[in-house]
Amino acid sequence: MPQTTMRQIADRAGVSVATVSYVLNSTCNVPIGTETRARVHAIANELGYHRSLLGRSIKQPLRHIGVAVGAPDQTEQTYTAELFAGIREQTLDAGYYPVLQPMPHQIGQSAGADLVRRVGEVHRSKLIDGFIIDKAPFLTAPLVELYEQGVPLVLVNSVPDVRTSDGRPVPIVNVDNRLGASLAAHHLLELGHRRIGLILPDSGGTRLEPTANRILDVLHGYRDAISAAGLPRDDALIMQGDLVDRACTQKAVESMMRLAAAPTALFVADDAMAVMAINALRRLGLSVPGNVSVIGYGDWPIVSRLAEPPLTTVHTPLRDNGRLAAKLLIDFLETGSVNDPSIVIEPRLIVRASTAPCRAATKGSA
Amino acid sequence: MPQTTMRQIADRAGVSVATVSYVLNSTCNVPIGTETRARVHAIANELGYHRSLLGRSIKQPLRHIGVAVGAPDQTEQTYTAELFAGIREQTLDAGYYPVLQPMPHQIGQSAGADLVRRVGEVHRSKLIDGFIIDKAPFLTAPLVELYEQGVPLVLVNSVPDVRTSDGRPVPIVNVDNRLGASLAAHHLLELGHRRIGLILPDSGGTRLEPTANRILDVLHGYRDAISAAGLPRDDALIMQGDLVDRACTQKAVESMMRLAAAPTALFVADDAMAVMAINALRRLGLSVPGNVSVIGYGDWPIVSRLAEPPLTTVHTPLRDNGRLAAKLLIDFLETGSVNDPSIVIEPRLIVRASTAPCRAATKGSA
DNA sequence: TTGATTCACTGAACTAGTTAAGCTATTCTT
DNA sequence: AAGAATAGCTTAACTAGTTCAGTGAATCAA
Repeated sequence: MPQTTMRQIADRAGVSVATVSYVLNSTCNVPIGTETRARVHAIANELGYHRSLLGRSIKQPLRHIGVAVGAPDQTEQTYTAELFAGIREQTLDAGYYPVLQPMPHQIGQSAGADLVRRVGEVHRSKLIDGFIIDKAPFLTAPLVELYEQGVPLVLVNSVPDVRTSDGRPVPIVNVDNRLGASLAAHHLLELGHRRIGLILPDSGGTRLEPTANRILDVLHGYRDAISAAGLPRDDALIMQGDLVDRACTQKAVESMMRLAAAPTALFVADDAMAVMAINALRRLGLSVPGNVSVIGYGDWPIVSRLAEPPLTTVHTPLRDNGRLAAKLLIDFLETGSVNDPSIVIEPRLIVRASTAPCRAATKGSA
Repeated sequence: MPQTTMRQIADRAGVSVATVSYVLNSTCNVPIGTETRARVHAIANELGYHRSLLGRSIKQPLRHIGVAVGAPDQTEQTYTAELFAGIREQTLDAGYYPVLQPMPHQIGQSAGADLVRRVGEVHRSKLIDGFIIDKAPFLTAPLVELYEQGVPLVLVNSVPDVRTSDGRPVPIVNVDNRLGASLAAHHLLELGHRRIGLILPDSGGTRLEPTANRILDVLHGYRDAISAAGLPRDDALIMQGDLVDRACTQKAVESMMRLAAAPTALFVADDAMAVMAINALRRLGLSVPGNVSVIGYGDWPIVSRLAEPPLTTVHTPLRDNGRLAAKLLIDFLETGSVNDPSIVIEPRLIVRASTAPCRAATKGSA
């Protein structure tokens, strides 16, 4: 394929490359004669000219945005898709192009170092202007270092507050999981439930920092709601399941329902685990929401379609999350700074059919 | 951040840029003195030099591979993740870097045109050397045109056989869904089932060509197995569900079980829909696999964890799919051609707990 | 001692588009 | 008609690393 260059057009038209560049960019402050303009356009069309991004990037930014996301386990996939959809909308509208780099940066520190190296490399090479980095575990320190060195980046769903060594805040967009958990618990309390079990996803040894933070936030949100309702704290009602191993979630549900004061409602802090919990309850001969109400977390689209009954859950607006992160980054790229670099996104309660008023409460009041 | 260049190193070391390049690339055929070599290395370390990809790409290819995938509905996400995991392994091992471009190219023709334009642009600009394009609907023609113009690309899970205008085959890696469907049906036949319902995912109006092909392949594979077993063809046992709308799948299951000769087993050609089908059967008071066996298709990881009972299904080795596509592309990039440009991947039966011997058959034989 | 060979390195072309500065004519002002 | 302004275009520097051809000096063979 004969790659057409401006030089070829210039030669044919009998003008300089600069003139061709001015014509094709319709730069107004340099006047070019109507006739020359037409001739250049005609020849460009004839030769099927397409501008080279690489050439343009000598003087101008490429307007590419790197998006680093991890896809370690299955729950993350629908998470990533939603987040990226938001980023896509915002960037394309602003004339930027999002490039996804699915780095397994959540698996360990060595892979994380790969990501940091790669981010530095493509930025120095001017291949990518700025970065959106999702759930950066163990990486806050090296990423802040990059930020201090002038690499524009926005963190997503990482630690709550990140600052440079001289105290400037690093742009970040987080979902308020504490609020989300509190919404879930509050919904169950409003339905009259008084013993509400909490099943958290595993945050075991190798798991990543931001996920652990999310789990802690959920725990705190749950406790906020419980204590706001004037109920005593009961740690027997808090257990950990596992995102991957169904037997683990099942065991957690079974042992919780075996308690003398068994819960009448379960808050399972991940939709996929919530479905496993519903299955486990069914095996125990308990109906949902007849005997036990179940509320999930995340509103993962695929899961809500597979749940029986349809799952009441907490929607985390990941699309907004992506959109705002992209907006923050583009503002930074265009103006060199951002007004409000720390954005918190509020989850919403989605009531479907897996929660119902507490029977015990109805009986008690009757 | 003061971006260090070879010029700076050269100036400090009192040598030319060429010498620095030779030293840092340890090019063997050009001899450089031990002392100069050491000095250049020392200065490079001191200044914290990192090679610019953009500079290098003047003479050398960037070794970037573009991966175009769509993520329109939820089923696709785990599909994409598996595929990309395979591509990642293969490309990184070979020193190439995969860049994901999640284009919504499966939504319509205009978005598809965007993808084709983008592919041409980044290839002309030498930003990306070659492309892996997944399920290119409506796009075969323009993509083949690009291939003829010298853009290295490999298609994945598209139409069975693609050729250029002069008859050369375009590299392609497809999963043999006809075989996969036949495996599923054969498994049920071996368990003694004689009336096997087939529920296909919707291929409605706006759906894409390759998906429609997949559905047809599944249909043919099912019929292959049925007729090989000497059973009559019964189109009442074939229905369409919907990947998104659970009510639709439920209706299909209900009306099928209402037949005078109701099936004793269902082959539901998508795991997510298979879970919906199990829920629908349970609502009808039928147990799985006690009354009705259910086999899925795809072996989507998230779904197999949520199914109750664990789903017997057909595993489509998407990781291999990605790996082989990447291998094909890299071979093409390095040698300029490939030996066997058309690869077919064979699915495997995964037996879990949602299928069991046919009771009717046992009764009949007793 | 001459000629060839090798060592160690340099110069310059290459890629491809952007843009500030400069240079002719021509037109306009007074 | 001199001087200024302006339209219309060109020149050249910019980016940054790769690589071929070439050059000067030292080494070695005859």
